[in-house]
Amino acid sequence: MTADERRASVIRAAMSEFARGGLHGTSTAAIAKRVGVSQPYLFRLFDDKKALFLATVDYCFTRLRDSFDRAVEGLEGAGAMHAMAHAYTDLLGTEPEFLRMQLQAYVASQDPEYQAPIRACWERLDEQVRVLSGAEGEELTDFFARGMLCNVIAALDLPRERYFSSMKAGAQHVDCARCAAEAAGPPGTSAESC
Amino acid sequence: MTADERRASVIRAAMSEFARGGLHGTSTAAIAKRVGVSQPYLFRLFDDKKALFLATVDYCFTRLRDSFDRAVEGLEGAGAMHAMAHAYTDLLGTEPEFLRMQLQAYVASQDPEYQAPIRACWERLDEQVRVLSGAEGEELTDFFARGMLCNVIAALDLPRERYFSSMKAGAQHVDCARCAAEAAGPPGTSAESC
DNA sequence: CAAAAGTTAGTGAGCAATAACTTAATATCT
DNA sequence: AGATATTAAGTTATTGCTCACTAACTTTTG
Repeated sequence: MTADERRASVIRAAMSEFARGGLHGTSTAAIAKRVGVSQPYLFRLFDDKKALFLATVDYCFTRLRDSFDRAVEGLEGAGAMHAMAHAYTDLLGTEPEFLRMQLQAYVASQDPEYQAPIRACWERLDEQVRVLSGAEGEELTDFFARGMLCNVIAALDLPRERYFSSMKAGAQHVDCARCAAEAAGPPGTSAESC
Repeated sequence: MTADERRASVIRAAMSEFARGGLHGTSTAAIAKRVGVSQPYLFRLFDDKKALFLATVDYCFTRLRDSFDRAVEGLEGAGAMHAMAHAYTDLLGTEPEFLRMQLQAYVASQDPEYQAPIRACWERLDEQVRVLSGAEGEELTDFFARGMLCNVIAALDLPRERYFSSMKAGAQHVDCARCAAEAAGPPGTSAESC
């Protein structure tokens, strides 16, 4: 396995661990064990723990932007915003690690040494959402706000229905077959309809 | 100083430290130093670090609920919701520690040993907001969602104006002198008008 | 004088990071 | 082609440090 391939697999393992324990609550030994490699070897692949953590944060946000890209293919304006919102809430069920990792990034950014690169990740995400959706002002605020609530729901393991499944049909997403189906039929049956 | 008074002052100091470094990124020595007491004495006042952290989380959420109580005095319904929203965003400027500490609580709750008590704090907050405002459904979701966005803004040190100051007058808070003044006059001049 | 408040000194465990060594693959030179 | 030099991938052993927590002792206060 080449060093680059190893680095990639280490980052994936690191996200699972960091998403749970955060920067200071995760040992490099735990990451090494998960990826099946000796602990000191991590320091051949990354300068130090900080570099590994930041690479993991970058990966997390990059994957997130990719998922937005895929979600809006062929859409624009309100439809695009809407598709991204669904893409994000879907992560709650499929890959909550991405949401938990984000929270870990935000708290780590309170250390001055981590702030700049992590803020840069946020700025890129913000910029991409603005470009893909064309939204601004309150609409954008609500998009990010709801996203952050998703993150907290994932961290606290709260029942998502309490804040998200109780959407009234048509109230938020007009002309959306999926929203309508979710409001009408039993929940879960139409998860892939959008 | 009595043990109870010490405990209270330790919790305040602990919040400053935990809000920055989180559960695992904060040493008991740092807390002891801030409060001006020897480090081992903390373990006479609290069983262990876990107990101290959870007491701090509890204090944080209790203070938050108190601030909601004060904000809604004499109000009800939409007016109460509105007042609580202002109370919360105001914390961004005055006491961001409370917002940062919350995020630290959420990430700590991913440890099974911490989840139950921290979730209980969230449930109490949720319940109180429902009772004080009478809101439900999307309105409640948006309230909490925007609150969580505030937390992230505090953690990342983002400019709050990007997501909150650009409220169009009357768009969100109808019949609010403060909202109108903020939209019309220079920002900051009307911060205490509500 | 007795109980409560508080201290100093110490312990064992866990951690990030270094150094030195080993194995496997790849290119180089007769 | 086959022996040899070279680079890349990976390991074991170790170190110095930080940290939560304990035990035993001292000081203050009613």
